[in-house]
Amino acid sequence: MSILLRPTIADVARHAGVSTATVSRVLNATGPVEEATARRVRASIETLHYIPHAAARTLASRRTNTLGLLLPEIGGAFFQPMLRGVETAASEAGYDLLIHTTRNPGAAIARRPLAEHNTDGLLVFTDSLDARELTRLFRSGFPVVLLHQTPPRGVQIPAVTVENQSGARSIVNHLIEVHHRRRILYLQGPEGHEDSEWREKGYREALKAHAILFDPALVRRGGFNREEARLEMEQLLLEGVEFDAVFTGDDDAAVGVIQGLRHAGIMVPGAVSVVGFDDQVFSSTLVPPLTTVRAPTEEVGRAAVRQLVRRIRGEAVEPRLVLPTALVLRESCGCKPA
Amino acid sequence: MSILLRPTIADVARHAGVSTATVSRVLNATGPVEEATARRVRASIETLHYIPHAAARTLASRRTNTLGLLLPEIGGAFFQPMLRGVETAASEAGYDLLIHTTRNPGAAIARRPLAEHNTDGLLVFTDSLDARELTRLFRSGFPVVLLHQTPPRGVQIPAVTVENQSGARSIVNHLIEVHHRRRILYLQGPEGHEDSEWREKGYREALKAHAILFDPALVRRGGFNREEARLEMEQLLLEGVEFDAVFTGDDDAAVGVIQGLRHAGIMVPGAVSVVGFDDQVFSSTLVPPLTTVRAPTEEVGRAAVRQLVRRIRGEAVEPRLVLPTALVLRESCGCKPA
DNA sequence: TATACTTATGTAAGCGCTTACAGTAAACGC
DNA sequence: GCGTTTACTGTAAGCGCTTACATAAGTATA
Repeated sequence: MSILLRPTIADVARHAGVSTATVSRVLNATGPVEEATARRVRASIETLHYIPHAAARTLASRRTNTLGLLLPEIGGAFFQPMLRGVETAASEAGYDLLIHTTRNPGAAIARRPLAEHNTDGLLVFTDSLDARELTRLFRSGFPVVLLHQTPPRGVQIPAVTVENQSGARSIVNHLIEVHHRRRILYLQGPEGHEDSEWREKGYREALKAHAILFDPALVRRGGFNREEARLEMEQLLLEGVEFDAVFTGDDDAAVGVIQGLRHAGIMVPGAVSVVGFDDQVFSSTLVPPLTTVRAPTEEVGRAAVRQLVRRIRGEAVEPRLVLPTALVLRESCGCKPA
Repeated sequence: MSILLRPTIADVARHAGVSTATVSRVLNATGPVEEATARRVRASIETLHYIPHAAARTLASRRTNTLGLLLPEIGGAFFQPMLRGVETAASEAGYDLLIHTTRNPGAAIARRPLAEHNTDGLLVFTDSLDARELTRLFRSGFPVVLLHQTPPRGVQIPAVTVENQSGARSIVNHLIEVHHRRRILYLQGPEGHEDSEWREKGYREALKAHAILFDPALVRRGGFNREEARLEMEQLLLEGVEFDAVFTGDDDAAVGVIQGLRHAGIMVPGAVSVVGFDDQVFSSTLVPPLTTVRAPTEEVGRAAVRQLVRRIRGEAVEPRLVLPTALVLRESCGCKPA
């Protein structure tokens, strides 16, 4: 055990010949202190190597200075840029970052306290918390911001997401208009994944706009996941479903699709165009380079933190922030290299 | 502001008709409580929706139940599996996880308190903290575990890393013995990156074992980074340096190297073998599939947490844990698909 | 000069827990 | 039957801060 007897604010006060209140004031700039006094206090802090005790501060001030990030899991190419955005923004705003996955069996319930007491606010990523829990949090007035998720009915929790629908629409439009594809497969994300649903809407809109009949046989589940997508492709090929393009739902799935197709000897994009969504870091280096929709994932993380911080401060926040996406044309759709 | 008047332990005690001490005892199983009493207390907790206040607990018990993770940055394919390992293990051990990057200018100094007071122990990843700071931490007796880094001289901080040297040696051996490569380039990681130095040692050993003279012109900096590696390849090609294989130091750099080579019309692995290190998630899907050394990154994260927790508990820990790596043969070295 | 601020500082009451310590009653040993 | 444990519970003293409130001295206002 490391029972380190660290100096307390009282030690600093004594050393500087002032009261603890004054030390606290120079520490937090929370009241007037004569410059000479402040200097003396700062010097004492320095020489004693004093570091304020976070918990004591929290207890007394009722602020934790910590933000919680709730995720279903740590995985997916998605995760990294988002976390980077969150971490940067949190740090800039002077908050610590507590991370928690909710799929952690066992720990999940026991560690509920992440909310409410350990943090000043919560960032909740897609599907980390069920509607009941979200409702409870909302009712309690605890600051929460949702990422890539719409709150349940009647629950006014601010959300940050990206333009899924229009992004999907424009990439499918591209497939139809430029590459004359007509039988376009859509690979859905995991069951109930909200991004996937919006993307599917965009997909349908694009078809409709070009008078292509929606064929339910062309919508399958790819799980936003390399492996699952590859298996699904093999299954499709086995079933003899005909298609001339695949909108894979996300870039991870695109990797699996391209693998599956290549394995079956089908040329991409010669015979089948393949396009994704997100523009993840590896997408430009795939063979062929992947045409996709760029999603500002890191910015989502930043924006969510900004919203949460404003929410914590009691300032007004956008009920819903939808960040723009952009079509990124590369070669997997059939476009030629520049 | 959300001034939520949450129930305190006193409320629970009153409601259950016991003292706060008894409530605390059933909460922490820290003393004998009659089963009937305990049941009553648990019922009160339930009906009042009582959640213990973490900071108050910390202040009183002098334990934060939180582990800190210090990183230079959130990036690199490396990061994700490691974080997953850390998060899982921390959660399993009943600890929260506080994340901090140290390259965050400005915030860095102000938020020093991450150590010592906010956490029970610190996980420090390569180059997040300088030797002075590490020494200070060590002297103070604060529990720290290093990841992929050797502590400064005289500082006995336990470390967890992987078999860099033998992994590198075996993959270079493979290049020499199986594919008869003789002029093998080594791309170093970032300046002062310890993993890179060990890998270089392994590289040299393999050369020596096969009586190949070490040529300093064949060691260049690739930065463990896609872009930097690609640029370096272009530079090398421009300089006309001759080589028949590249050991890229890590898989990320391999991507850049393959790109650079392909761009110059050089066949991989026909003309030049390319091999990496780490076996990151994308490595098997590169074209050609990358031969590399598998590093148990997630396990490093787990192991580090386990060490740290034991350190916190005052139990004995391994001064240095070196996890095994394994050669993964795919096609980029010249091997044929199975 | 009296009045009212303003500025700088101190005093002390908590914040919500944990945990020695003490107390009581029942069980035990001989 | 009496001293000892043992099992359970309560009392209360902090843990290290923040922050109303009080105080004192200087400054401006009338």
